[in-house]
Amino acid sequence: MLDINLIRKQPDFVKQRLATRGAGDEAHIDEILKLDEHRRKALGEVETLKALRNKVSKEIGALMGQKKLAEAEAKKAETKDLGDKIAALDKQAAEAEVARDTLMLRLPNLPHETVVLGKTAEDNPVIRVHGDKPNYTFKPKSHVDLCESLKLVDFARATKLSGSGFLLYTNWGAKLERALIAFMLDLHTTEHGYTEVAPPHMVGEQCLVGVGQFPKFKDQYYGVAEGDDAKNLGKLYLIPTAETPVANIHREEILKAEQLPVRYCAYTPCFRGEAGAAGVGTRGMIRVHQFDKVELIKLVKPENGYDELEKMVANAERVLQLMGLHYRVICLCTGDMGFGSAKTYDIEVWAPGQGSYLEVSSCSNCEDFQARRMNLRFKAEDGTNKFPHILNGSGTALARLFVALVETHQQADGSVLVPEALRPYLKTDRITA
RNA sequence: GGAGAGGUGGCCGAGUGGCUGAAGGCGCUGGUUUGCUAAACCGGUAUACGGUCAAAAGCCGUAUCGGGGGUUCGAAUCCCCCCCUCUCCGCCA
Repeated sequence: MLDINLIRKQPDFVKQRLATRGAGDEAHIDEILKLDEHRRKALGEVETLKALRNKVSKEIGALMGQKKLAEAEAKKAETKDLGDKIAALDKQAAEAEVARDTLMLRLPNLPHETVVLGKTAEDNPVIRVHGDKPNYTFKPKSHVDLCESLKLVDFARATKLSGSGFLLYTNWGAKLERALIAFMLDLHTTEHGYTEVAPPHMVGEQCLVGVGQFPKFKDQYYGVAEGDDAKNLGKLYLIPTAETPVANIHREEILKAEQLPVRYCAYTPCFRGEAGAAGVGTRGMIRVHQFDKVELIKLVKPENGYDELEKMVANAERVLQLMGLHYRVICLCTGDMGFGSAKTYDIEVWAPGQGSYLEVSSCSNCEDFQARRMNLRFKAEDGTNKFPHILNGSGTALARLFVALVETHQQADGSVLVPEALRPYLKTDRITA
């Protein structure tokens, strides 16, 4: 969440930055300030009363020690009604604080000053393009056709198992999925300096609040019931991305300055409700309820946040380069950015069968927005506790990478050529029916 | 899931209603001593919030002994609920 001190000191600046997102969140600032004012007023009063009570209580204790019981009783009478006043003011302060924080938790992060002002995806500038759209001597097929002819994915039976939006990888399809995961994890751990972790696939609500998915977007995630006990529904949630557990690993900790930067990478499946997904069609792989992803997470000192973001994007790009894919990097404009992000690069890979670019990675610097929510700090060289910048990026998302790969490397005879870098993992240079 | 034990500061560990923000030890840190190291001795060593201040320091106040609620003038200490850890049993990949 945002720093309440910043809101107090520079409300107009905060309003102006929030307004660039175009969601009207700046309208809540005045109410937050009002609630904050209430809270501080009540706090000041109640703390004065508590100080008085503490003082008198000590005096009573001293009198009791000296066996001056009558005097002690007199003092007790003096403070009898203090308790009620304190309780009432405590309640006021607590209610104001809860109301203030409820609003604060729903405020998105402020866009970084280098982010282009804009409203929709139309306004996102292309930062760079890698390679060219490949040419074919034949009409390139869609991944749906390739997956059926090569028996990589059994769409119909996946639907039988779990409904639309789920995939059943079969034979070479399953092997390709696994090979891509292993290839990416190895690349990031051996060449890019990340430490591999394998987190839980279900997390408690606090993790989702920590990264900013809750409370605002609560309806988009799958809750889990334990056994047939409906009371437990929502106690745990299926992770929408590995970011959720991994960014929270050091929640409520104070790291040593020399521990930073922390770099983690993790493979997990990702579960998303994706309202309206059915419209995409039952057999595609582009928008599904469960997909695999290798995620990159960094905790870094604030002064390094944006250098580290550039490096993270380059790390994700390396995957696509080694897979021989054409892609472009765009920078999301203020109106198109995610809730917690201050700056986001998306990487879009070209899918010839679709004739369009597919988003396979989104790399963001959330600055201290998430760290505040999870109370994750580090002890800086000057001895004070500071919030680190938290970055997350896909390195990369699987189902769409799979699509781009088979569509790009398909051959006239219907087979798919395996990129050099993937052959040691897949143990073949060509996928055939 | 059942039975028992336990959760106190960076760590260990005292503490069953008042002078305990919390003994003692360890660690860390400043200093003295010292040929170097070690040891010894002296001092310092939590966080958040609110106030004061131009700001920082400082100072004042409040809160914090797993979390929440209660009793009381006053709670680490008494009562209730919850969470977590450990040991044993059961179940299980």
